Amino acid sequence: MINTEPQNRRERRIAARQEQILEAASIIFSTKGYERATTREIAEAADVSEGTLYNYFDNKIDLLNGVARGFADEITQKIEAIEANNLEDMMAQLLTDRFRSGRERRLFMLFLYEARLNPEVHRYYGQEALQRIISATEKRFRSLIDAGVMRPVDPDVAARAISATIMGFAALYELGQHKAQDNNRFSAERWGSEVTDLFLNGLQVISRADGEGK
Amino acid sequence: MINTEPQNRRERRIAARQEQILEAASIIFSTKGYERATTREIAEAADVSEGTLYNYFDNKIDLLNGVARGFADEITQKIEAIEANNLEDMMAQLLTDRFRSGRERRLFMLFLYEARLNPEVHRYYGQEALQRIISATEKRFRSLIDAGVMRPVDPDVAARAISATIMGFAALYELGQHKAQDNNRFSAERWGSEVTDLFLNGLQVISRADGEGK
Amino acid sequence: MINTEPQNRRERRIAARQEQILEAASIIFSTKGYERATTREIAEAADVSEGTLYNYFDNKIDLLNGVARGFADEITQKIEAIEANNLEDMMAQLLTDRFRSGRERRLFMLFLYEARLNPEVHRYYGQEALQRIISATEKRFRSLIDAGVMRPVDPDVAARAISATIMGFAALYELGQHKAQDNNRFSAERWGSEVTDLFLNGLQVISRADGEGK
Amino acid sequence: MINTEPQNRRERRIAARQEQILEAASIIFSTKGYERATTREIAEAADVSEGTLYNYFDNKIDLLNGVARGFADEITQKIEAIEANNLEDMMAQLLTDRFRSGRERRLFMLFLYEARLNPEVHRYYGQEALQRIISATEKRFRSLIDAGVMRPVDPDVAARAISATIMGFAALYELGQHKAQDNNRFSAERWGSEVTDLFLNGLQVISRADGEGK
DNA sequence: AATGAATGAGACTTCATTCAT
DNA sequence: TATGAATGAAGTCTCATTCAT
Repeated sequence: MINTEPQNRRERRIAARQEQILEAASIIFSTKGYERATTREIAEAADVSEGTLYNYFDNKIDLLNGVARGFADEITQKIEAIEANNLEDMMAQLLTDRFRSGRERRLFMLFLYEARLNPEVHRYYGQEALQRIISATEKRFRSLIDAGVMRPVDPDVAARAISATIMGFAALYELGQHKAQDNNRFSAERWGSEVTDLFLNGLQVISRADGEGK
Repeated sequence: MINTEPQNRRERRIAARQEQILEAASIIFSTKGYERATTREIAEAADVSEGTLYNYFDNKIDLLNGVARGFADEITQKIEAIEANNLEDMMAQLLTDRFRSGRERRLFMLFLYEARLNPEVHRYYGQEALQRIISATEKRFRSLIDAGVMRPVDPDVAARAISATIMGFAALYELGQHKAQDNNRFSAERWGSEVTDLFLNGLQVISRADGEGK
Repeated sequence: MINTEPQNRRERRIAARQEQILEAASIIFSTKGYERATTREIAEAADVSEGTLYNYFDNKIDLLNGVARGFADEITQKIEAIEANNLEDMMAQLLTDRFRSGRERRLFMLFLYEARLNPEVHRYYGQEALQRIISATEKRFRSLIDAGVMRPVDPDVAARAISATIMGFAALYELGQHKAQDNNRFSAERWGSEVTDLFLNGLQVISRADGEGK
Repeated sequence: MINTEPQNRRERRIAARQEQILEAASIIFSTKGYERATTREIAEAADVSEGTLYNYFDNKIDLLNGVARGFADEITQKIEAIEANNLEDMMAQLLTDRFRSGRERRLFMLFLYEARLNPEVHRYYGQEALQRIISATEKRFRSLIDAGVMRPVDPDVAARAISATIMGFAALYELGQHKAQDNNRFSAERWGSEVTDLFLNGLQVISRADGEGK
């Protein structure tokens, strides 16, 4: 019998149970938000009793922190895994990927919103997780600037701008979902390419080099 | 004796009272979010009894809708009032204004977040208030495109991109506020001009090598 | 100018206003019951302000007492006005009249129910008004017994039995109203005659005189 | 080991708890009526917290429906259990039983009154519980008619008349209770036999002159 | 005398958390 | 370790009554 990471069977079972609860919490929180989600429905979704929840997590906010941790890990990993050496491909992947999963969109919003209201989420998500996401983006930008394919803007500002836009769109996108009539206006691909174009080429007419600036 | 708008003293007092309640609600909601705000503290902030709240608004969500209405009015008015006929100035004002007021930033987040979770807010804010804000922006863009100073991008997409970015930044900004040490990194002016540059000139280096850098 | 009862114009106006409020209260109370009726809707139905209600009545229960007083007056008067010297006619009138007006049926129920819960209503309605109604009925019975057309039962018991039956039927009738399909089963006339028959002739077969009793 | 009904200890405890809550609710509702009863006092009477109430019943009205169900069960069972093959005995038992328990009398009134005002109670009590009680009575009457000891009146009308009378008396009786001086006038037994006589023999003197008077 | 805005006690209900089994 | 019944604090909302205008 091979024990890879979690030493014995018991610890593996515990880890699995925790994962199962976090998965359920992630679904419920992303759907209903933190305040409106109840521990009862999280327990039901995880197929455990409410009491069991409290064997694995101290309280409701600890559950949210657990979800935040997993979410941040997943996003950073995805961003770091993007393989693209021209700017256009990278942007397209960065944006389109973010728009694709409904749960991801909603979790983005959730944490952004909750981080301001909840000190624990703020400490964990606002200062740590988000930092890692922005840093991962920044690193990609820096290498593209070094490669000469991206304008030498402040890569930190650019990374934040991209992140902010993604998060803002996540919200707009969710709202648009409700309108059935013009679904195509809101496809992840369409938004991805349109916004990529904006970010790559800016709003100004190309012939601006002749000095209409400020 | 001519009574122009609020006919008599009583009606004036009632209008003032409604305003006073909305102002209090706006502060509390923007600070604590919808669910965490209690009618008790809104009443206290408005210096009236809880019962009085319900003489002016049907229920808690109606209070939020009242705030949303005022918010949308104010923003659209501000956007329409921007006087600028070059793109850069307009963008700078549009963005900087939005980053300036903490309450405005937080309300942007609040409505965006709540609109997905609460059907009533969605109906009112997501489909009416937000629409007006985006339309006002779109109209500005369209005239700039007609004037030939802005690339002929889809003005609806651009307006949404700007709005999304503003909302995303509103969130990032609020999180940054907590870090006292590098306050200057997050001044409305700095963000305004950096993001303006990004939006105007894009990230790409190509075909713009003739020196438009800042 | 003739001043009959309420001496001057002012007193007449006051009496009229009181009547108008009582009429409204009677409608609302009979429809919704005491607890579920609100002073606001009574005021609206009377077309006066809530404040005015309290200029004419001390409080909500005083309104109910006022309605009870008028109701008892009206019923006793009606019972005393019945002209019939055979038992069958009298019973038919007594019962059918009581079943005819929806408001009267509901007020019967209302006072019966409230009298137990509310000391004031109990004192006024349960001990005084109801007493008058029963006495009026009793007096009619006594004269019929004296005339030899009615069995010499205890007229008090008989009067109470009739009153009880009327009140019970009032309730059953109201419930039946909701069923549209067999409306005719519940017409005042049908009930009146069926119950008259029961009360006049009893349930036992006529040939019981030959001793199947206990 | 055979577990017949309430399988294990836990389930037995839960059933007992539900019963304990219903018993408390029955007392409070019958004493104060539905609107005046508060969930707080029901909880106190049941010796549980208010929260626990809501683990067993959805809301206040569900609590009343629970009481109604038990009430209807009990009454129908009692009526069906009456052993009497002559009309007089049966009537005497039917009436006297109904007059005996104060709580039963008050619940009769309560449901009759509430059924008109509350759609949920109407649906449950007015159309189901009451129906069962009347049907049980009707069935008894029908068999007595078949046996030839009861006049062939419409058994449905007779059952309703009896039920109505019982309910009406329940109300009168309760009012009378307050008068301490002539308690004996209102004993269940006295009313039972007097009203039995009325119902059996009717009020009319005719064609019965052959001496059945009591 | 009439008005109706203001009040605040109190009602019902929810839900995170605990703890005996 | 898992369960879920019990808890009770806290939230939203209603409504009889008062009182300045």
